[in-house]
Amino acid sequence: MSEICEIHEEHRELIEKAMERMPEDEEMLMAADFFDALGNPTRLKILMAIMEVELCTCDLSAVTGLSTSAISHQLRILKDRRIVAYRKEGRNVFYSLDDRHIREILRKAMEHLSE
Amino acid sequence: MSEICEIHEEHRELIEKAMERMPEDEEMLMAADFFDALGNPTRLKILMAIMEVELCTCDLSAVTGLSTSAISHQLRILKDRRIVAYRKEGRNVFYSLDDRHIREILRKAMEHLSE
DNA sequence: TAAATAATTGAACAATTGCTCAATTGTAAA
DNA sequence: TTTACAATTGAGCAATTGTTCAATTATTTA
Repeated sequence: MSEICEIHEEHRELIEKAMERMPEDEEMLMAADFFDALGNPTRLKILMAIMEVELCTCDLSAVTGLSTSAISHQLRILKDRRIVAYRKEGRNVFYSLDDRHIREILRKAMEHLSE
Repeated sequence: MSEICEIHEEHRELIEKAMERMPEDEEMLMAADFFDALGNPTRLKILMAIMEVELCTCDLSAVTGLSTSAISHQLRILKDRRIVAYRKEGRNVFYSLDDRHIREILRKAMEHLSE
């Protein structure tokens, strides 16, 4: 916590600059929350499935092999964070990626991992 | 689970194409694991702190306000996933981002959130 | 209108997470 | 050597998570 190593003093300037560059705490929490939403196999599968085409809850249940209830719970997390957009049509609800940033981040991550 | 909605039949082709496009399960798990590692306030703070400069465990403790033990536990998670690289110097261990992809993904996410 | 279907919701519960604390390891200085 | 310091580790624990199950809501069809 408030431990201070000996080189800390000589690092003080480095540390202060690092702290200045750091985003505000609130922005940081939002970013962590965003990554956390992507950091679950079920939610990531949902996102990859709707990379190119919108799908309904039931379709996503079929793709992932989980109950519509489980999918719906996870979709809510993605909806709340504006990672997916939805569109109602009769009794179905179709989900798609909310914006191009999401697609780019997903692509970059897959690219990163396949090296 | 094996519920099948009525439109499922007419969606079968759409679903099959989505499933073909989907990465293998193992790759998916790795990606979720990667995002999960970024999806924690402490770990994200560590990463943002070493965006431009390498810092030691103790420096990171000072930057985040957490104990060196807590930081070390989180660093292990980041090390295991090759998100950070480390370099020993005397009794200090200096951490830095492991490769440019990480920096790009972090930047893109912050860019995405500040809209 | 009643019945059927898609989706959502809340409770419950096991599994996982992130921290603290105490002990340990490794390196450097006295 | 012995002492001090930086870092790591493992146990333990409260808090959080991801699923299932049952009940509910909303919409369409008979």
